[in-house]
Amino acid sequence: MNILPREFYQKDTVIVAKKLLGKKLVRKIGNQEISGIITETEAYRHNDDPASHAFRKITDRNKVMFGDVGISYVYFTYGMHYCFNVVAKKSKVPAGAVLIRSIKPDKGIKKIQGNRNLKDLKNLTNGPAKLTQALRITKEHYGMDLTKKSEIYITEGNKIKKIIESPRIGIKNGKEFLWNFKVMD
DNA sequence: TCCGGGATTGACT
DNA sequence: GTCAATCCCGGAC
Repeated sequence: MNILPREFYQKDTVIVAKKLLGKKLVRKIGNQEISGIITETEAYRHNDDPASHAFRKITDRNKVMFGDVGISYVYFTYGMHYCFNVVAKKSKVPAGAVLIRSIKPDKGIKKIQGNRNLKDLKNLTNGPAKLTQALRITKEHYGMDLTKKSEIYITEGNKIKKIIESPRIGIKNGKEFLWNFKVMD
């Protein structure tokens, strides 16, 4: 499968969030590959989006959101969880990223079950902090180039039938934007 | 400096 | 349905 090129991410964050559905997230640990098909995403933009980490200004945490597209943005939250994003925005916009909320296990399911200490396929990777645990993604993967074949990258994948648009999960402000995207089962 | 709360999860009632 | 876990960030002071 071909890795998605830099240009893929150089579009409006909302467009990229939709286009990432069905693509394949690959994690290489040593010489073993584990992967999942992206099934849910959310778009977080710049100063037009009060729910975005990049709403106010550039900081130490959010600085990659203001940099090159196709780069990973991993942040730590609730004292115990990591969430995984990809920087995406059109060239005129200063910041933006797509949160990967859910994947369907693809390759290395046994390894994923081990990482999660759980067997149940349904609950293995169906949440933003579940999939980072499943793929062993941590703050060490902050700022990685996802367009290169290294520890983490994203490739082409399946065609999507239909996209369901909803308000984003777990936010206070910006609920009016339908920027949560899911594939229909 | 300090302190409130978070793009969540899983265990328990 | 309710709630604790747990630590880092960022805005306020």
